[in-house]
Amino acid sequence: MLIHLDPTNRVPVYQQLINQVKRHIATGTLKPGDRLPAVRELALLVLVNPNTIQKAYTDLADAGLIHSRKGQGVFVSELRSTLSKDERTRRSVEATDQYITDLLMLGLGLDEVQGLVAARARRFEREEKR
Amino acid sequence: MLIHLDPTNRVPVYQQLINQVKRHIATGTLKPGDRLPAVRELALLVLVNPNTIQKAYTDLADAGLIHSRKGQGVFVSELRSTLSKDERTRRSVEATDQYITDLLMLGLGLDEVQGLVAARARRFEREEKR
Amino acid sequence: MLIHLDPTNRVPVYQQLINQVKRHIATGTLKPGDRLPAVRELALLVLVNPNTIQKAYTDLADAGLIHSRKGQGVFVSELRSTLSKDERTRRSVEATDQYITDLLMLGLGLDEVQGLVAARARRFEREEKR
Amino acid sequence: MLIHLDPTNRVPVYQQLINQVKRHIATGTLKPGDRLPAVRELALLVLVNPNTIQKAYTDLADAGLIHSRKGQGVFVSELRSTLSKDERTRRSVEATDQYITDLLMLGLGLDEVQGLVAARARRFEREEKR
DNA sequence: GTGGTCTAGACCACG
DNA sequence: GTGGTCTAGACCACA
Repeated sequence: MLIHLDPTNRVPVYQQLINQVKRHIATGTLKPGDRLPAVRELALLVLVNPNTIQKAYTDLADAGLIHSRKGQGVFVSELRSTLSKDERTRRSVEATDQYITDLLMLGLGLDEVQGLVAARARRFEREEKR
Repeated sequence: MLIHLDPTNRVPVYQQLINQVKRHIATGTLKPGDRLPAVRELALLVLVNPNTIQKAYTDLADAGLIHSRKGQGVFVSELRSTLSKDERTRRSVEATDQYITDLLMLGLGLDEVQGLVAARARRFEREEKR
Repeated sequence: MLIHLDPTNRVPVYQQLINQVKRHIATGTLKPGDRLPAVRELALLVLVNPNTIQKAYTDLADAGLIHSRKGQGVFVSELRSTLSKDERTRRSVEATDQYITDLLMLGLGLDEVQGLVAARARRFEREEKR
Repeated sequence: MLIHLDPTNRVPVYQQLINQVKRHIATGTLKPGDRLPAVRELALLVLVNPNTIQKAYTDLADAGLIHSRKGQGVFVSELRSTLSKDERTRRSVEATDQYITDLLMLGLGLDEVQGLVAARARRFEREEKR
């Protein structure tokens, strides 16, 4: 499992870790039941304070994506959406609008945005098949 | 020039202001030489702490998008690209991957994601034409 | 707003705080829009480390019960259930079974449990009316 | 004697075991003088680390509910109330208030809470009669 | 002055 | 050896 953290990045280290774990789960690189690296182990590996890892793991656990067993480690949970249908569409639309806005700000056009999504989606597809 | 700031939103008020000014410049609502509202004036208008407006204006000036002339006000500068092409690409790809991941975690499929982007993009298109 | 924390209690301090804030919201002692004490202020008041308060506030924010605005403070959010109907009933039933089991373990009978719930519910009702 | 341990559950395995032994004693499935399974035997049976079983047995012995005779095994002791009446009441009330708060936060009304308790209590009643 | 992030390091709970 | 809680204290982002 590949994790890369950049402490100079504006986005908080613990958030970077959360994002990457989510992505690994979303693409299937991490499957339910898989064990994640121990807090201290990963802290040494990526050279950040164990508390920072702990924070990310706790947040992921709160989100129901992973669960921890004291003395045993941290594991990927069975994913089960707990959100109502309305809430899911609400969040999807909000995320999409925010995403499009961000890319327009970067100077892309609407066509380019859709092209980019299509291109990256194909890459996700390939990752899933591995 | 329309400015709408939402203090409830998780993105910082000063950042919202920066984004909107950038967007106005990008879409041509604001052209080089145009005068922006004075700090205090805008603060009263949108009911925000003048420090917040000042912060946004300073950042925009640092980015070379606007400049102030003592005693005269704040003006839109001649355009020059603020980010390198590589950097723009890097950020676009990162944002896209994160966006796709988030929607996969919400339970959508890759097809649905692309459909949603297309649908919302059409809505953005209509807004631009107004 | 009354907060009482007991560091000798087995349940973590930050969890005690979460529970009490939840109760205040549930009973209406805290209403949407109300401001909570500042992190440092409350830390001094109840004599715990500010980080402990921060942790509780963060968790409550993640649960959507409160939201924070940097530089302004922490506020009670509009409550909006984000859970699906199925998930809500599932959790209700699970909580109820766990609760009944706990009280049976304490030596109460099923009649006594129902009587106790009725009695405390009446007290909640009175708190709400204030 | 039926023991079911769920390592996934957030409540510690040794605590689950304690709870179930207590419950068996409370409901009369286990009577004073009855012999409990040996540590190693039970560990194999429920697929749990023997240390965990040992920890539960030690705690139960400390609480005066069981005692071990060297070379003979572990036995249920004569019953004596382990908590003072006041302490039991205090804990019952606290658990009840927390329970009600949790269900209010889930969006249920006080009436619904009482109805739910009644419904689940009836189910507990049926289980006891078996 | 407000909340947010991170580090260093201690101690506890659990298996 | 595993994760969980808490403290002390620094520094940053924001209004």
